[in-house]
Amino acid sequence: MSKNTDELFKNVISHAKEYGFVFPSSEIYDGLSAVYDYGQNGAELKNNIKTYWWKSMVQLHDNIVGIDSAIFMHPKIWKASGHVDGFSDPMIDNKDSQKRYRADQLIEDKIAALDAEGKTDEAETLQADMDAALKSEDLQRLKEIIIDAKIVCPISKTANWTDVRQFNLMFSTQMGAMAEESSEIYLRPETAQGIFVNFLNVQKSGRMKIPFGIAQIGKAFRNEVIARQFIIRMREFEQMEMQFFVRPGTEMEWYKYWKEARLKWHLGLGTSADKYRYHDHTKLAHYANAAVDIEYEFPFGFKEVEGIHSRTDFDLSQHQKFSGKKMQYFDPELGEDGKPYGNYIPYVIETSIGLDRMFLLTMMNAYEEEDLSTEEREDSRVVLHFPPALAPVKAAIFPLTKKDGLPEKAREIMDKLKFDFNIQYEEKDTIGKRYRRQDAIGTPICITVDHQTLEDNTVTIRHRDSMAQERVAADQLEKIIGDMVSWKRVLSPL
RNA sequence: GCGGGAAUAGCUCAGCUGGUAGAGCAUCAGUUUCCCAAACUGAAGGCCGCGGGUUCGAAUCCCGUUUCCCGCUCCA
Repeated sequence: MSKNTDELFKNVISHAKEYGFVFPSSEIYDGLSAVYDYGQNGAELKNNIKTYWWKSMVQLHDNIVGIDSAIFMHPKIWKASGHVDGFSDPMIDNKDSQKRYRADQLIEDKIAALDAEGKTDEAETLQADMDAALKSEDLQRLKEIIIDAKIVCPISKTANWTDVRQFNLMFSTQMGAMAEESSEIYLRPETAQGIFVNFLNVQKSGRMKIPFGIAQIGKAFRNEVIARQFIIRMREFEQMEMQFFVRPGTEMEWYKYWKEARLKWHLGLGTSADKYRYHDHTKLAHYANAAVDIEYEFPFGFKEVEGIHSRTDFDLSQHQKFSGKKMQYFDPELGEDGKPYGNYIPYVIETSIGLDRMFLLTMMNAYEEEDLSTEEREDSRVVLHFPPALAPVKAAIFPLTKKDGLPEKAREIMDKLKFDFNIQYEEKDTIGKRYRRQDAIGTPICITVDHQTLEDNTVTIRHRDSMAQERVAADQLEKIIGDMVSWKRVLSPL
């Protein structure tokens, strides 16, 4: 990482805190690792990003609907999805080679080696010891077995091991009134399953016809081993996901469609296209037959912001298997042979975007330290060039001075606008300072009320990006701001 | 998880070989200002991340711990 980009990232983090976008969680208690809170401006920005996504999905597609499913779900769902078994391995690290292994895998290898040497008795004892330890989930015992069996790291050839730790990506908690063995429930590690288990509810109650999509925005939780890089990887994060259900065999054309549509959504915010790239997965997850990431170039390199996955019928099939309920759809449309397609389990194309990463992307992309120095004096400003529709504050209203009835006039104008737009009123400090303060939180325009306003009811609009000013009739403000921040402006090219 | 670095006012940081905690900007009150971070006066703001140790005395030295950053690692 070069010094400049490193610096830039740090400056954005400082700026985010100083101007009320993002705070470390529980800061007065020293913080909580990889958990962050959104402040007064951050909450507005985040909501606006959500709105842009929601409208582009649900409002613009008459075959996509949105739901809001619970964070708590039946524990069996995570068995069906593969999250329980796939992420509860006992892991151990070698301190010398700094490599991590599955503890049971290491012992299995040793057993195989012993067998190969003809020491079948030792192998059997070891196997029995390991099985007992795994069954009782005795991690300390597992380590002892590794030490006693003189198992060494294949790379460093040493037995300098850490303790065995259970890695489980899911947070668990207790729910009171359930049967003994089911009382442990998980905080969802992804929002997708809430959509799959409601597939039939939505399809039937909404009379949805394939192809159709279900969208959802919500929190998900992952107990990451290491969570770092500010809000790039957090333990509690928010996803915006859409599962698109299609007829089997058509999934690749829809995959292609969403791959393009999603990048278009990103570029719709005016971000330069060379900051983005696709990254095709060569190693596919067990459920997918195609997967691509949309990556954005952060100061520390390209990072995944959104994933588009062709999930086949894996999830619905699994839920059919585990729940015993038929997850099929009857397709009455006629195929080439003149017969209806009939019953089948739909295939799924998923688009899944990390809202927090999208938030950081928007901040990084908007942030500029602008040099305004002239020959007479040095000057600079920090400005956030948000697309107006995303800006936390849409306009600020300033009386030029605190006297002569200007504050009253400014308030009067604000009272007309505040129902439709998030407007700030400020009368403290010189006009220049107030402009710069609004630049720092990305307010697209500032409206100044001066003495002339009292005479002819015109005001000055000062634009954030160009710093240029223009004089307009106060009556025009509602329309001017409305046009500027309108969703139509960003959504219609999609 | 391993290794390296850091933590002092809201922000950016200074504080040397231990000796009473500082600056700039920001904040608040006022005076003066009438369109781009103006000036002046005043005020507030700190368990020097936290805990222990060494010392007559610790922001400073030592140990532990928490949090953050970087590299590796991990990442359905």
